[in-house]
Amino acid sequence: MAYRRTAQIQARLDTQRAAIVYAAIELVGESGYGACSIVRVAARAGIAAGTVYNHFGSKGDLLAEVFRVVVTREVEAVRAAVTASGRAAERVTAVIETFAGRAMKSPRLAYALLAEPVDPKVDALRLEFRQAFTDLVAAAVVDGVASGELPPQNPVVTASALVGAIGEVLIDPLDTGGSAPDMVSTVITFALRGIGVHDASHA
Amino acid sequence: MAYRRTAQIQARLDTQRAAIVYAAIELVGESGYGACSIVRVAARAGIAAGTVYNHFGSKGDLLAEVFRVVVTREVEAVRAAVTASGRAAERVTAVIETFAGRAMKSPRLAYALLAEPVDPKVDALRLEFRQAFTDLVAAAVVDGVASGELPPQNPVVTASALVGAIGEVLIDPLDTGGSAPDMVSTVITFALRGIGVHDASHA
DNA sequence: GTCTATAGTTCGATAGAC
DNA sequence: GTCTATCGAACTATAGAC
Repeated sequence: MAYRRTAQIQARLDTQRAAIVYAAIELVGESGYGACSIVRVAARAGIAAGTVYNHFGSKGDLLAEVFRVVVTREVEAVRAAVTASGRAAERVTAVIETFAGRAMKSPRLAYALLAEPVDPKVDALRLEFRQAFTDLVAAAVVDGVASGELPPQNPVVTASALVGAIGEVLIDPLDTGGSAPDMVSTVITFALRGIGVHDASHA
Repeated sequence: MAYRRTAQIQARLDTQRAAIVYAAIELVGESGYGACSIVRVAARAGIAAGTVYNHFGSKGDLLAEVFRVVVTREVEAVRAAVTASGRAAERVTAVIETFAGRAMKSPRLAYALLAEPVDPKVDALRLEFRQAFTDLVAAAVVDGVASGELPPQNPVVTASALVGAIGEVLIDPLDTGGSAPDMVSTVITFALRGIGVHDASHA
């Protein structure tokens, strides 16, 4: 009878796979995608380099998995922020504070996920996940327009604009490590004015 | 006497290089970066595949040159639009109309340049050229703040937000080929409100 | 899991420039 | 006669089909 993978073996493989992804996330967080070589990932996970290919077809697949795991967390954090009931202004402010605040706590990681030139497979995921963020923001804008808090507008276009604005603003500070102290408040003011909140102060 | 490259030969090589880049731009414009294989580029330029490598070290280098050539034109078009004197509101409106209008005229090409997953070398140029656009917009915002037309704000942050917003909004329409009729006007309204223009109507 | 198709890159041979 | 640009087939890797 041929070799059959027992539940015990499968569990060990799952653990090993998780260790690989975790090691890769650490490396990306410390030094970006560029530092995330297969050899270094394997060394940190305590396995041989070739073993990585038992779990991932290519380096690009591993990097894509890193992106998926981390950014899924970020989408959920933003979802929690935007789902909270309240006025559209508060919800959009919460999105920006949540997204930017979490990014600035892990600038190297956030820069890698947001902008670092890397495998096209990661590029494709960037598009996919930006859409997820846009959907969340669009829901808040739809509600705001429906309640009359916001003037009539195309919520999808507005939400795309907000997502693009927030992402672009963060790139340079995340890359250089230094942000203007008024960065987040400037973006919030810009965003609230943009969607038509009458009093865009948010002190 | 050893062979030396004469001016005549050099001119022919320069022409050949330009033909390669032009053929590649045509292909990207018709079907995106994905359709831009070395063999197809060479065939369209009327040369053998191997000859491409006399001019470019790799496919990525060729794609990067395509990006550089086309987007340099776009930066200059936006520069012309924003340099025109006038109020900040008019200048920002002109930037959006120019950028979006030109993109929508060549949607396949614009999508490829703006967002299509492709070689990291192109990603790196995207960052570089977004900075060029941001610098142009920031200058307009600085002037608007200085003249009192716009409220005090961090012009670099605002300009980044504008550039990110415009780019993000265009991605989906360029990809699917269909845009909401109010897309551009929605972005303009969003942008003018965002920077604090009091009356953001622009009919 | 193997096989096939496709695409990037390399390289030896040829033809042409000096 | 020597050197170079070009060609195009071969090599290598990857993706998809059966």
